[in-house]
Amino acid sequence: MDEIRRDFENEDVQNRLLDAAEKLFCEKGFARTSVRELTTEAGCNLAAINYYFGGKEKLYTEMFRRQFQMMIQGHLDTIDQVMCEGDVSLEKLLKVIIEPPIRRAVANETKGQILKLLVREVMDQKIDPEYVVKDMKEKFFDRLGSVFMQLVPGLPEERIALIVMSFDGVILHPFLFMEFYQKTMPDLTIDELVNHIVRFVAAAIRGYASPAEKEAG
Amino acid sequence: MDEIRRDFENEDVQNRLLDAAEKLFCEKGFARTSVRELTTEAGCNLAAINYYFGGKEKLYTEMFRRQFQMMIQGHLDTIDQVMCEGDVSLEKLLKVIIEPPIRRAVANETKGQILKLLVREVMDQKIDPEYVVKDMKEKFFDRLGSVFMQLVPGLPEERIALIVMSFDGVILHPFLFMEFYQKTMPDLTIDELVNHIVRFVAAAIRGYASPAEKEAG
DNA sequence: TGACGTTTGAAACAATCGTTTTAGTTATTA
DNA sequence: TAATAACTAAAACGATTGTTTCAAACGTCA
Repeated sequence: MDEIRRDFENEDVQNRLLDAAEKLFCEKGFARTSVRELTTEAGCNLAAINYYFGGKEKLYTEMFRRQFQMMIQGHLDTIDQVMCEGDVSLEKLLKVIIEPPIRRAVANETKGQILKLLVREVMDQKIDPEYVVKDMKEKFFDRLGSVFMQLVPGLPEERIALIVMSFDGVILHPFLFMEFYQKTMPDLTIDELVNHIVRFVAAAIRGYASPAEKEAG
Repeated sequence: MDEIRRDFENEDVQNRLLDAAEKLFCEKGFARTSVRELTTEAGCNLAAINYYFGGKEKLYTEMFRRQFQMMIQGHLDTIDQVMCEGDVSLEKLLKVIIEPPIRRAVANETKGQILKLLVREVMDQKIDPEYVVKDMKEKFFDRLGSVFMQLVPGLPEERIALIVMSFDGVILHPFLFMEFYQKTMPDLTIDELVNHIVRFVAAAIRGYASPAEKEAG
């Protein structure tokens, strides 16, 4: 009676609800999205969310968990793929990491909004932060840091974590402020944006490896 | 009867409501903060918000407008002050811009949460985006860009706006993910964080000015 | 077919939301 | 002091929220 169904036989309704959750929660956030909107978007009955997931919050958690894992796994695959190739460089790695999601974001696909979802989650903390922190750090950031060190000899190991953080900040920015970019730089192309980020981050990391003396002082 | 009071004689209740709004909206966002929480925090009656501001959203708008202008003006003052001194450098400018707000954020003061409020606003867009975009760009970002060009000769002018954006991304990151920083790097000091950001951004900007040929490729 | 477990539909639930109303209190001014 | 405006207090309002209920419909296997 009070057991949540988990048969995965007729996943149609469940998947449609997960899709609707991804779309609406990304766009408007958790609080401003009602279960009536979700079920309407999914084309199912109002009670379906409670029937299949046990509540609005459980649906959110399930959706977030999936998207989050998918994002991390996608990045790990990208890194592995690039590192296996012969002509690997820092610039090339940065480019393949940031370009696909940026293109998706500009195309306004749902997948491009996942980073917004992540930021919302960090702010609102509906899910156990330990879970998000642990996976994000141990799986992705640590891997990225070791690759940076591999590609750019001379990086101070004790600062690697901070470097990865700042890199994350740079790539996160256009996702959060996409409208701002488009309004203040209407002629900006995706290539220009991608090239800028690559150049900016690469310069920062390489500058870190070969510390320059202060000028103009 | 239906006119909103704007006497500014007894500003006690109004200011207490604005303070409560700043605190609670920053912490929990607009939707998850109720007028009952706000009036309790402010120590006034439930109807006071509608009486003085005309509604919950008007209170939010008024609070945001004030905080936003205060933040921009503070940054402009900081820039002007630094640029007037004799031994001005890019590193010094970066340091004085980012250090005070970071210290406030670590101390968990309300003022340190304003950037979170800004990000929330960009996501939810309760206020006319034109207003935020216009002031942010014309008053602050343009000034910052011109100062960067002044301090670092050789910066490509057509990329200045993007450089400022990426700089914003780097400094925004620790504010959004402060808990993440503290959990994954518990021994990190504020000085180390500030020095890292200065070094990272300075390297990025200087590297932009003197384009390096790609290595390892 | 008949019975049973699963899924759906529509209505109703209690709780909370922002806002309004109304009466009462305080302050101000003539 | 009387009258008017400014403010506060408490209750109630209508709307919306997430959730629950329960009967009808569906699918499956005897």
